Amino acid sequence: MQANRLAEIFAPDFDLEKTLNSGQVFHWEKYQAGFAGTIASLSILVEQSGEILKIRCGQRLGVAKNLSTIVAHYFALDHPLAKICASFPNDAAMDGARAFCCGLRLIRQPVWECLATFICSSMKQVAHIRQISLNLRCRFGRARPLFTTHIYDFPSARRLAQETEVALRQCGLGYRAKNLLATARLVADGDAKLEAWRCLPDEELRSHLCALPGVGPKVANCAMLFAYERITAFPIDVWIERVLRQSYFQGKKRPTATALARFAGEYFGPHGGYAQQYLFHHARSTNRRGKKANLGETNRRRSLPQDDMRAGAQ
DNA sequence: CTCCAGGGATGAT
DNA sequence: ATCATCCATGGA
Repeated sequence: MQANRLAEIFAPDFDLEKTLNSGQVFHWEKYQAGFAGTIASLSILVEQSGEILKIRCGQRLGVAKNLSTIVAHYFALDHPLAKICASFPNDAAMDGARAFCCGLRLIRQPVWECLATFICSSMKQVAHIRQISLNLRCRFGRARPLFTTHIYDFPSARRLAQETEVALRQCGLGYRAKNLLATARLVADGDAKLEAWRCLPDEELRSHLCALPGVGPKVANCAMLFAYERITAFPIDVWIERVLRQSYFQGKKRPTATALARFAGEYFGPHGGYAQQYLFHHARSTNRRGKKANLGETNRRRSLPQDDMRAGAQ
């Protein structure tokens, strides 16, 4: 059945490259004219030409599943982007970010995959988060066929829970390995019911997330924004903190973390998380040292590797 | 080489 | 409640 392995989706007001390279998701890689990655455990090739997304899936889908529906949901093509952008405040920083990030959407990521990746993100550059994600997938994920090659899905909590801290450290996790393993075991044992938490109100969800090892306010907000569809969640990392201080606290003495969080929650409106992502991507793309605002993450990998993992001792 | 990265946990004020 | 320090690792 080739029929449900191919799809073309009408996707106006959408920029695939900006969406995938804005630091909300870390595993999509440039491949031919598009990007290769997984949606949950489905291997996907997606290419944008104008307002059309061309989708190829490397696997057979169950009869009940529809490729177009899955992809459209993942990329949040139903979000009313024009209204969302219009709801942002009008100021110099926001206007610049809004103009720069046209078509950038906040996608709907699988909860565990998103949470686990952001546990690995603390004090790491985006390029290295990508590498950690790739290492975890190649070592512990399941291989998914994709034409002449294959890619790996993100390992389940149960799968990671049976590993050792040393094994996780070999993926480049450093001190984060202990936290990832501990949280994986809580999820695998049913002590942290990530899916059941979907129905909780924001504050309750946040406090449950923050109780997990390696999860603080920032990582919790990322999971809420990128996986739980809590569009007001406003992660504050070093980049966003700089933007807030320079653009909204000029001349004042250094605002505390709680002052920044309170301001962000009040000022940016009902889609504050979107505003945050636009500010983040704009700042990171224009402010990066070395190259000028070039093509985001330039993938210098030419194939989809699975064997750049040396099994070095300790 | 140095500096810094989508922070969190812990212990001292 | 706020602040200081430590935590591994690798890109730039």
